[in-house]
Amino acid sequence: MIIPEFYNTLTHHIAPLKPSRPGPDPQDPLNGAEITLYSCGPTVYDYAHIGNFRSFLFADLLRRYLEIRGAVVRQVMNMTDVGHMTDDQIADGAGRDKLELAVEKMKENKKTGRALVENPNDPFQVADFFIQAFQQDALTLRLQVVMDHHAAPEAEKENIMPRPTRHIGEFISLIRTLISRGHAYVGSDGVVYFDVGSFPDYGALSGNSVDQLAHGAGGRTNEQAAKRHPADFFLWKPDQKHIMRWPSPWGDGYPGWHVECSSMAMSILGESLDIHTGGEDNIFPHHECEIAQSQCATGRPFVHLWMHARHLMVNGEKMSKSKGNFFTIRDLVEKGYDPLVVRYALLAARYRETLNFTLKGLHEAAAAITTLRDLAEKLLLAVAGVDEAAGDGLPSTRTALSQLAQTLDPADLDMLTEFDRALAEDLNISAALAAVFIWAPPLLKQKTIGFPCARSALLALKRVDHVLQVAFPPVLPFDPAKLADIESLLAGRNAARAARDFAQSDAVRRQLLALGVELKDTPAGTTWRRCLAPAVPPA
RNA sequence: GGCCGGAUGCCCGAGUGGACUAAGGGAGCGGAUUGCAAAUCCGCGAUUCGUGGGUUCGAAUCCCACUCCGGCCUCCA
Repeated sequence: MIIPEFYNTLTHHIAPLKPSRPGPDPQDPLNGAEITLYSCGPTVYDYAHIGNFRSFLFADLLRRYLEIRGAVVRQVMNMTDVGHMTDDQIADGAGRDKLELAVEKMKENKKTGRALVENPNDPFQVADFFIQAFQQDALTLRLQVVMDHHAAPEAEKENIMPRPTRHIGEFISLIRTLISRGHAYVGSDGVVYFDVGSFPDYGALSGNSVDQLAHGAGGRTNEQAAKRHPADFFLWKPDQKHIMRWPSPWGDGYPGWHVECSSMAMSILGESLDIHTGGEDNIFPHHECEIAQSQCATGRPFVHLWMHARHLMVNGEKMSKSKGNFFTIRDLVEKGYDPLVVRYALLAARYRETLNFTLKGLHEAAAAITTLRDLAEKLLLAVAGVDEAAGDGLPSTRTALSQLAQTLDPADLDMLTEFDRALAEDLNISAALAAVFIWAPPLLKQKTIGFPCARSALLALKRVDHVLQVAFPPVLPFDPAKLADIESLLAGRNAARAARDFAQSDAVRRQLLALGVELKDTPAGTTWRRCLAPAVPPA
């Protein structure tokens, strides 16, 4: 078996993944391994945008790939409900809090009659609102960790998607430990700072050195009397007036924004994690500081493999609200794109390349997904004709490929082998998809497909789709409210066709297309299905 | 200023020394089929990989220089 290799931001090298709890087979340690994975999640003072979701989907791709290789992945994704500073010119947490700004916005909304929460003065309600919105979006994109959280019993939820505001006590004890071990101190301003000088490896992840950080031309550190070193960052800031504050040995205040991930990751997953993911902007300072805090507190390596997704651009430019190229998932759904089209578009480019997101790209994604859905539909039909239970009786999609070799037709096994191999090369999704799109057309072209073949191909496609999550179910549900309109338009079109009034027939087709319905005329009659993308492609 | 990535056909995007006559997707074009339709099927498309040098029997792939683009350097996925 090929052992997957991934690029480690910390070492700057691609290296084989070595699970800390491998499976029983030394040749295939991933099969049966337990892997701990911590993914930096969203801050919840606004709707998450497609850039956020690219990074979360990259983690989802990684996780789902490890799963089809037979690993059990324990993934945690935090929901940052403590605000962070917006004007953080210096590393001490000055400036206005993002949640505070969100609260302001909510109040504005209330004035204009668009109240989103009951009490817009309550930062907890505001955070709750955006957490709900994030989870709704994430579920439509089929992020496994959020699906797990959704399905989990109440007592387990906090171990899947923890919220910092519910772990303040743990943060305080972590900070205490750091102070007692000489890695943190209370400055003359009463703020608790981490002492970067006490951790020689500070800067290893980002390629900085403590010295450079102090003198970097673009660096935003500056000398402050209260701190020992300009790069020292705060762990606890006492602030009697802050919008969110908790009691602590250093006075009422709030925790530093790096503490939450260190603390929650270690308390839920253990002191040493297999993998930690995030967006590239997290490398410095966030993950650098996490390493410092965690390793100074435990004396053990914090994370074996650091993986970071590159940012995405929109229409060749950095995404920003002022440029009007800022998209949320709900924006795109509003335009008529299926969320799974968005999933595919954000997933289909390699995570270490900058992705240029365009609406044209969404249409390309829709076309690609349609091929897979057509195949899924055909295979399910072929199997259902022989044995109703066959679709459910397949081996799990999480079965290592070596255990499926006997079950599969050679062409299907070849495709899956190539799919696995490509993803094993630092998640080369493009090459993996190429294998799928070489494999699928011959199956689609076969006029009929026998049961054993269909069953094997179905198993193969389901395994691929365990990772991709775009092909099943092949027919998407449709807004029932529109159903009557569609039926009557369809009847009218059939009448026009019977009368050979093709101009009228085509006019109705265009009407249906505008409603998000595409038609297929077959000898057996006309069938229709929901479109995955709006009818008119962008210019 | 420091550090890090990138430039492949009309677009997106694999390929990191010989099986590259450069994967795959999208758009386009020609044909079959059809209702001079949609869907589907068949076929076509980079003598070339940002520019200029070099190494090599051999370079998209290695080295040097240059041009351009992007990211980070304490808000950020």
